[in-house]
Amino acid sequence: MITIGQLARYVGVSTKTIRVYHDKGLLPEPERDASGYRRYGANDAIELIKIRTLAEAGIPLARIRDLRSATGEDFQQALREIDDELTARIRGLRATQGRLRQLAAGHPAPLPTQISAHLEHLVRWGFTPRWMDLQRDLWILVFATHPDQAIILFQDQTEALADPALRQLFLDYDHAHDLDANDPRIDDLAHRIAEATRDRYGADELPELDATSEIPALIQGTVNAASPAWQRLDMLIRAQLDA
Amino acid sequence: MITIGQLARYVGVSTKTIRVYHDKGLLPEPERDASGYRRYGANDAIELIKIRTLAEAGIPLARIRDLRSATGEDFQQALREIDDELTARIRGLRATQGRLRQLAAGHPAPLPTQISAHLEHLVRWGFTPRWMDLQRDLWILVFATHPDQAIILFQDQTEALADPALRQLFLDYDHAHDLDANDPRIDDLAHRIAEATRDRYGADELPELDATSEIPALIQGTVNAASPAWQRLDMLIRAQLDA
DNA sequence: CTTGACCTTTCCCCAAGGGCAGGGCTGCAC
DNA sequence: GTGCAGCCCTGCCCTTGGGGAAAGGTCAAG
Repeated sequence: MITIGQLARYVGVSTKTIRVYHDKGLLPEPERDASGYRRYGANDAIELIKIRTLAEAGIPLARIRDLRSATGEDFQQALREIDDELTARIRGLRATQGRLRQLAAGHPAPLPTQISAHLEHLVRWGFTPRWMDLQRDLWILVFATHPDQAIILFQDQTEALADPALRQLFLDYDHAHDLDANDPRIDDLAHRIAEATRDRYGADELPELDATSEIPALIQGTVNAASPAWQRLDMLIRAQLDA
Repeated sequence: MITIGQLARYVGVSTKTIRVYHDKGLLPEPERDASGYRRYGANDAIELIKIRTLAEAGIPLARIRDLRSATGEDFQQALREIDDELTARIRGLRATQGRLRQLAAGHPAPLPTQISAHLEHLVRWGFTPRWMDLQRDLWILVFATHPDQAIILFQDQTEALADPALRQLFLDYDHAHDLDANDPRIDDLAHRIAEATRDRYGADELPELDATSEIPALIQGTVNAASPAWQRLDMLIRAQLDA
């Protein structure tokens, strides 16, 4: 009969692991020899290998203990569940691996797919990186604070950008950043934006400002702080819409 | 700015997880508002998503912390290592899944491949299940106690079984189990076995009994206990070899 | 003004072992 | 027969990545 160390080497685990399995009732304690050493037979090796097979599948030891006293039918059923779960875990790991490679490729973070797709559209339409960052932050915060309404707002925004005329207004807003605050083109742009807004939403319901309350205001504040031209533009638009 | 709960829901983790990341220095503590609540911005969300991507790949949090202060080159290198490790883990899980299915299919335990292949050969050659169990236990114990010599002995045994004449002797040994202890065929078999042994190993070096000392003796004891015929057979063989 | 849903900190708990201390056994070499 | 290395024994604390509860402060809505 073999000692705990020999059994451990044969199966490829540590002696501590075997003792833990005894403590938790997974593997019965074997007989002791005259000096109190545990002595194992071939059967114990077989049982231990079975236990390791289950443990390596990630099954909690407590569940393995219960499984060992289950009937054949329950046991088969449990194995099927474990098999499915393993398949899912493998799929999950592959997905993680994909995200990791995106991260390595320089994509800064795997945002929710809707947002990152939106940002890629902006790139193609010629918006500046500055605008993209703003949009990214805005949508992250809106989705975080108002998950339900965010989807509606987001779809509305997507629609608006699909219209070339409206898209041009957004592009103009983006590029107005670098104008002098008193440039007359700003007054003109404010006028056109206010008009388009009224056309699209009617006179008095502006969904963005309504629904998410303080968040766009906060973003707008940051936005304005970045450029006197944007600040004046925002002021003019509000004045025209309130009138 | 959003609260810890909103950030947690957005990224899909618990608030506790975020606090743990603060404690461990993974994610910097954000500013607090007037009532002491943590307030997060869009940047924190992005950082947290990055951290989760790494954490879901199974990277220890301490390593993630270090990675965040690593240079681009080191970071890329680390990501490559992690990618390889993930690939290895996926392969490992698939292997585990295979072993699990073997277990479900009724194969009692995935023994080391050499042993299970040996046992399958025995089935094909017509040995009894009783003999197979004996062989299985014997080889498990020998491989556990004397891993180095076990391989040599095992190859020797494989060779012997490849010889039809020798194989027939083993088969006869197997079937002698059910004979009467005084059956004259036992004397005849003992004679033939002793002769074959001398032919194969020369007069005085019997590798099995030499090298692994007490183990085969122990097995032989169990074996003999199972059948008076085997007991007498063993006695006769020893007598002839010692002579 | 209360209620429920948040937030704060601190503390203990879990799995699955790893590692150490402090002691006993055994086998081999000298 | 003595020393020493390498096993074995038990008992205890340590780790990772959080979970959960306690005890209290805050906020928004009815």
